[in-house]
Amino acid sequence: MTSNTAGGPTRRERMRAETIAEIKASARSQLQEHGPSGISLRAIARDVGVTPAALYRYFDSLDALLIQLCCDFYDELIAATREAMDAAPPGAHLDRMKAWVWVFRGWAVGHRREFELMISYPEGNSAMTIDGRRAGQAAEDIDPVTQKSLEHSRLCGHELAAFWKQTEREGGGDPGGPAMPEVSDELASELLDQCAVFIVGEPVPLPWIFSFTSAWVRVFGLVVMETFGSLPVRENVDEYYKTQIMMMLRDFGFDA
Amino acid sequence: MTSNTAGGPTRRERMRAETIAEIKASARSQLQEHGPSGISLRAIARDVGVTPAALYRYFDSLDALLIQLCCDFYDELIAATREAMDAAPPGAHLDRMKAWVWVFRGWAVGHRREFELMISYPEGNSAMTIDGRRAGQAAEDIDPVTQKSLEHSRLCGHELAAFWKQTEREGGGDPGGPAMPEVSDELASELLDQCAVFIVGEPVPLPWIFSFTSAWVRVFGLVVMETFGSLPVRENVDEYYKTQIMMMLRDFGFDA
DNA sequence: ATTAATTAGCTAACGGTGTTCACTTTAATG
DNA sequence: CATTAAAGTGAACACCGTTAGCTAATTAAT
Repeated sequence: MTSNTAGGPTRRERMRAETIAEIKASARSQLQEHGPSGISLRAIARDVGVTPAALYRYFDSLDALLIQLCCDFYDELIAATREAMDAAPPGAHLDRMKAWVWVFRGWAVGHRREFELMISYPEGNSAMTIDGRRAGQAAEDIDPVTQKSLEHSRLCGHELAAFWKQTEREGGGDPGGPAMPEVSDELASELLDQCAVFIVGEPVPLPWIFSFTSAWVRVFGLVVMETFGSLPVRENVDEYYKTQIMMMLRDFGFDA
Repeated sequence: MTSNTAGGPTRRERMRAETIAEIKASARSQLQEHGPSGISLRAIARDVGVTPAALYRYFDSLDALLIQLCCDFYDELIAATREAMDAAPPGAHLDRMKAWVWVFRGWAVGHRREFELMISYPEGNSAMTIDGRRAGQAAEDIDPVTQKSLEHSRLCGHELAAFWKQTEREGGGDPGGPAMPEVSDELASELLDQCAVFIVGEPVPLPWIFSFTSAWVRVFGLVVMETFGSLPVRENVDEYYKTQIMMMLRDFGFDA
């Protein structure tokens, strides 16, 4: 009964995809209910209506499943962010970057446990990894979660590069660019090197990169503190964020 | 054989304290080697040379042990921070706050796994807690880890209050105080309320509080990113920090 | 259409975990 | 010295992730 004469997905493939989706859904619901450490393979098996051992036909291990989940979450986050950015016109770089921050924050807060898992994954193994890839391993197979994380950062980083390109094309001199303290040559070159991963496209001048990293640190701090409940404000979080974003823009040299 | 005629610690009490120390030491070494989730009660029992069940005479559960560990770590961190602050003269508030940031960062980086456990504890249960205390519970028994965390924050918060007091006493008008964007009354009052937990002592004006929270968010972001390996710099971290601190001081209205 | 190969699923087991309960040994107290 | 409270034991319970070997079903090839 080969229903695959047209090259379409075979029946088993469809069932397989469906089962994988069921497994992930069960895992996610456990994540939301009991947190990252409350995800149990056996509970998933019970949920899906299958033997624990059967799950190993779909994922090499519980860890592999969690990693896969993280990647899915990042895809979700990236899609949401990208959509929000594209709602603004292509040339409105400031608006687009603001949209990125805003949706990032919103997604993280709206999916706390997912976010918890996502940032706890590179973390969990961070002690034995160097910038995401285990020491002495090829750059190809750095862990996929870090890859997704970078992809997410690149959304904003690319916007920065485009922003700089626009600024450079339009204005002579320094049209309100960010002011930056003096730094050593070593720090300067290291920043340029490290950020080449996030900020792709045109080469961006150091002050821009520096201000970008500062803003990135602040956004990260905000989002992590909020999701973990240690932000110094709870009722008027939106306004607090907006004010913080305003201050970052001011650091960047803009008044809007 | 009552060696307790003088009211000193009985022999059993000494043994007990010693055993508790052994248990904690074993747990900590496991934490450092295998991370927070790699701490096993049975392994501790093996290590201490005792039956797993025996450990329940010392801690109600594994969770209780971990909480106790976190508290110890906070005490360690607090002691280190306090010592560094007191190395500067009592009136040098800026230096003392810088010392706080610096030691906080140094301790976290030097004790990554401990720090991981510490911040993952309020986190782990954050979804079901509101500002550290479970909904509908007295303020007395908020979880001890959060209490310690607040105690740590208060070190710096208290310094801010003292700083403001000094500034107010000395100068007329606004002697280089922080500039702050306009905020609504609701946000203003909420900030003042929430920060009353950190910032004890004299009532501090809103712009100071606002700048303080901004700096706190940035420091938190920096430390978390560094311990988790996502800081945009790895070789020249010290200089990067110093530059960031300089920028925060500038935000505060100081040039030093 | 029949056979061969691949895949999904099962059962059973291994070694590990946190936790509890009843029991014994040990140390401190009156 | 007898009594009481604490420390420690051993066995069990209910979980967990993971592996190996087997059976049934689907796909692919002849």
